[in-house]
Amino acid sequence: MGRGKVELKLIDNKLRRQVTFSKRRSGLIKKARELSVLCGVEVGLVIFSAKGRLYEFCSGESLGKLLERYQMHSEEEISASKNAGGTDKKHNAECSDLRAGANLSLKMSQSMEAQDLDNLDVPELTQLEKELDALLRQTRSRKTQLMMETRTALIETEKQLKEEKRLIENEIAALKLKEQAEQALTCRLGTGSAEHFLR
Amino acid sequence: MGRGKVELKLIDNKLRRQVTFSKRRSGLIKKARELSVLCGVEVGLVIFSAKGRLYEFCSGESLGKLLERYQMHSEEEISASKNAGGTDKKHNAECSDLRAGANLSLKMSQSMEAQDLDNLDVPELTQLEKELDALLRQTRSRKTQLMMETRTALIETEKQLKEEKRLIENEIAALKLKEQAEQALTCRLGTGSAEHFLR
DNA sequence: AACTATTTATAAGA
DNA sequence: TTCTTATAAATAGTT
Repeated sequence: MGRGKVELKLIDNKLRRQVTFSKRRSGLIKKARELSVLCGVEVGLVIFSAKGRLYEFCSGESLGKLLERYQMHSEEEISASKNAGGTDKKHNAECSDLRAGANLSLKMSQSMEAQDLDNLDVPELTQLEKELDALLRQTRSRKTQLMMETRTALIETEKQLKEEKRLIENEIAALKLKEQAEQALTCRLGTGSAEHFLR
Repeated sequence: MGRGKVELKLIDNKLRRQVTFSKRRSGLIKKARELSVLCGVEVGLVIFSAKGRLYEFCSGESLGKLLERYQMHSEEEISASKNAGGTDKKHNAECSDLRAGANLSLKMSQSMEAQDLDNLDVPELTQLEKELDALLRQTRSRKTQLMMETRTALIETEKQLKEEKRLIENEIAALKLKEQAEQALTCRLGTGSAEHFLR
């Protein structure tokens, strides 16, 4: 892309190389950002110039985190190079059902994505960051609360179930005892009048 | 580059997003390779697809090595970071036009507060938590980028101001010299004409 | 997976 | 460096 076609080899002229580096570096970072935004994927990019200067891009909050993820992924690959791809259909189905109901509130956050961010300046971004952080905390707090409530309810349910189970077990035990008693009776009767029954 | 211009936001249509991901991913990797070859620099690139699949490129022998180098570099950076905080009038002026649109998104986050959370269940809260987290990361990333850009602009402004200051100082120095010369002249003329008067 | 109409990136020049 | 411009390259929408 330019006045002439370029060969894929090291640019000899030092000045030209420096200029090309500067241009293509920013182009590459731009495209990395575009890919991450357009496709909602995580992208990490590091570039070391000839003089050792570092240039980086990261779609998430830090390259460090991304690199940790990379490490983990690499380690998994080693062991999982013998796996049949079994997707959890059941779980996916469950999730998509729930998503429909959640859409109302989720749309709010979704419709607020990246393109809007480009129109904000630093103070506004700082403000938004603060609000999102607060909202995130609230969300987590609410989630915890709900889970606690659910937990309490579950514990109660569990207690009741255990009680029911105990009762049922008692009944079963009683039935078994009764059965044994009957069998014993039948046996004894049998010695005398089994022939009577089989007739 | 294509039949239509593309907005910098998550592509809604899942299929289109997948296709775009595939095309741009290979494009990005190609450009990363070109940059490393043409300019003789080290480039590392990692991409995690939405489904967690990893795509990578590395100019050297392994990303691992590059990442080690990155870690080292990061540690150095920590000591060498201190920022001047100034407001960029020009940039703010440019942005204020866009702010109308920005308010929309700020209001969205504000209007989405606590009471809505009470209507969500745990899976929904978990999903919302994830999205808010992602949006918060994006916000922070964008903020960092903007601050970097602003910093560049500030350095330029600072340079210009220093140049102006230098010119003004020169002028002042010139004026002072001129004044001194005039005073000296007045003095000498004075001694001459005083004698004339006293005669 | 191919095909273009367009947009985007950028090499060279100023 | 920065801007401009001609041209190469990438790619969005289409088939």
